[in-house]
Amino acid sequence: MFDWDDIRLFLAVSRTGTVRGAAKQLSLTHATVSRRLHQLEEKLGTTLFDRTSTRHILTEAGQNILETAQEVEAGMARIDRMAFARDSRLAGLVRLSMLDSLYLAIVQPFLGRFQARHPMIEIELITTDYLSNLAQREADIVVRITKTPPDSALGRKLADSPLACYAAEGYLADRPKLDRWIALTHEPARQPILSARTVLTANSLIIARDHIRDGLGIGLLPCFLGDQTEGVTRMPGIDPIPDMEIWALMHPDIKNVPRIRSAMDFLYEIFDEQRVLIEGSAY
Amino acid sequence: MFDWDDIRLFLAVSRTGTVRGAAKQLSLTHATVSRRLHQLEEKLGTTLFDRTSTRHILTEAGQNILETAQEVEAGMARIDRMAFARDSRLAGLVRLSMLDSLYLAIVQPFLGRFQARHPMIEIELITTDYLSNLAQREADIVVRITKTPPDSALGRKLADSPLACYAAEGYLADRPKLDRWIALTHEPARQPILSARTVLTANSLIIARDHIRDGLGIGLLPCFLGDQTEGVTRMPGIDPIPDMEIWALMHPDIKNVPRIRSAMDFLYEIFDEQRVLIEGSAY
DNA sequence: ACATAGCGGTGCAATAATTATCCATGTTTG
DNA sequence: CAAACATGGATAATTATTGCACCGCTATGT
Repeated sequence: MFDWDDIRLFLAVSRTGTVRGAAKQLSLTHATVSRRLHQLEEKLGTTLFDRTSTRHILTEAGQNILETAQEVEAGMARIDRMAFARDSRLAGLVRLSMLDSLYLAIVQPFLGRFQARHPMIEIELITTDYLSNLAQREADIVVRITKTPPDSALGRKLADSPLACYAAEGYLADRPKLDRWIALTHEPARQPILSARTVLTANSLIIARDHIRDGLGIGLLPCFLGDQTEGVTRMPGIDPIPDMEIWALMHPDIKNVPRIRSAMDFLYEIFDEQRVLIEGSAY
Repeated sequence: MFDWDDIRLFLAVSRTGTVRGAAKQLSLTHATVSRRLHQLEEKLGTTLFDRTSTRHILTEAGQNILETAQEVEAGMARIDRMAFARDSRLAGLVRLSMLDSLYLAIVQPFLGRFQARHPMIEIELITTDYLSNLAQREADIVVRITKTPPDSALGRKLADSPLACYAAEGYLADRPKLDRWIALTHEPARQPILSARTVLTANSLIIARDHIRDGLGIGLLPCFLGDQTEGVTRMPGIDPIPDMEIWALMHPDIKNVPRIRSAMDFLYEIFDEQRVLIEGSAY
């Protein structure tokens, strides 16, 4: 029988399409991935990928086993979660995935309170741009800004996150025509100012915020960010757009793990306390 | 994430109950199994087994993941079979599991014909006493003497295998009282001679046959074996017992593999040719 | 047309895993 | 009750695996 662990490499290559990409995902070198992939193919007696010059493409045999390999992966992830769920200590690591801007604005100022309450729990902040996979336990808790929380995950709505239109404080006096627009990649074409030309599209809220603050244009920002930023004001006459919601999500399998529950409770608490600020209703 | 291959060790230990037994199954040393098991437990953050002095017993955590681990194992076996199913050569290995006595009596005399027909196909005979697992591909084809073929497997009935009562040729003249009985472990208490005392119970047909031939007692044998044995005759006045059937079985996933199909066809053929002999209807 | 960046494969040195062996302990057996 | 057996763990020698550097190749952009 083949080495079961090689199925993980097979999946990584099938997803990334390249041996080097898979190696990066798995924290290995491409040499190792290449060798073990060949070894797997030899053991199975079948070639799993067509090696084109640019990328690895699944052969028919590879497509055949792909679905089963994914089921196996889900099973392995389940084993991981079930073992994790038995950890009853109020100690250890909690991996929290959320936007860095949201973390900085809402969570970070009160983190000391959490640390005082649970000194043995360590928080790891994950701010990758892609959505961390709860099933694979890439993160324990994901705070996501979304309209449609997935019902496979378990969690609670923390707050609304309306968008408002911001400009640098001196901007309006200098450029009454409002012709320069800073857009968010996440918010395609939600542009209340009719005639403005988009001069920048950023996928980072922080970058967009900084550009707006520096007077390079106007644009939408979540209230929790814009209202907290020095040198930036809301555009008068434009009401906030009720838009996204902020959800804290975790996998059902780990909901009873004490440290996860503590971290969740803490999130509920601090978002509740800062609701007025987040939802921008003070203005 | 833990090494997926370690789940295989976990399953082997949970089945055998000992690290050494698992190591034997997996063709490893007990040191390797022990070390990797500890490594898995450390990665999962849970202890999987209670180490008693005699055997490893699953902890609650171990029981929790056992079922999922078995699903994962089934998936891996499926991947193995699906890859195997793509081998379109009329060459390679066919692993055949059957009783050695049946093989010697029926298959072996005609094996030359198969080899002449398919010179590149190699037959491996597996005569373990436990039933080879088709799903795990411990054997490709299992010939089983049974009353109830499992419907999860695919195959065909090759023949009936009635039992008849045999004695050494001089036996009846010497010992008209028929008081010594040679029994088969597989056939508990199927004893047509009323007053005989069981003097030997053998799990090997060959052993039982040899004892009967050597005049140590009388007993039941499948006709294919007894009728072929020099120096042994059926007891007069006792009709053969229609009893078991001989089935050739394979896993549905590999039914279209050419060399498996060839081997199956060969089995059908030679059992058909020797039906009279196997079913003992010539007497 | 040329340079560049990214790709997968290969040889070699370093590292990690596996084996073989010994040991202590507890259990079964005569 | 002693002795033989089997178990899991620990340690040194061997073996296998990995990472690194380099290679030739292709696609792409200047």
